[in-house]
Amino acid sequence: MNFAKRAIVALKKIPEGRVATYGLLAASISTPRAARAIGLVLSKFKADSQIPWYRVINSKGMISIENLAVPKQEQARRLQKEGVRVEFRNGNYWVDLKKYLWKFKS
DNA sequence: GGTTTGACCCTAA
DNA sequence: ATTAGGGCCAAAC
Repeated sequence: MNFAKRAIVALKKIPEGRVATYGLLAASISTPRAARAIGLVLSKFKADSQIPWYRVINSKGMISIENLAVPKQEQARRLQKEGVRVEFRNGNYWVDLKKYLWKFKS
């Protein structure tokens, strides 16, 4: 299975109402330093995909999206819809990792 | 098959 | 506490 497919399998393991970071998701598929490559995979999804692409944020708890096809506002909305509290601050959306971060099984 | 490009992340100052 | 700089990896050219 190639990298992108493994990433998608891991993505589906993030439960509703929780988030993961790019780095931890990469680590969970045995490539701990491939955080940027995860972003590359996610960039291919459309907003209405079945895969929960929106449950991934950066290590600081910020929604990290510049893509024009899917505005960050849309990601914030999707998260809020399933119970994640999202705060708007300094032009960006923030999530409290202490509360919502999902830790993958070792 | 070398080079460039990011929805990243850690370190040092 | 904040931030610039550099390293990393997989895809797309």
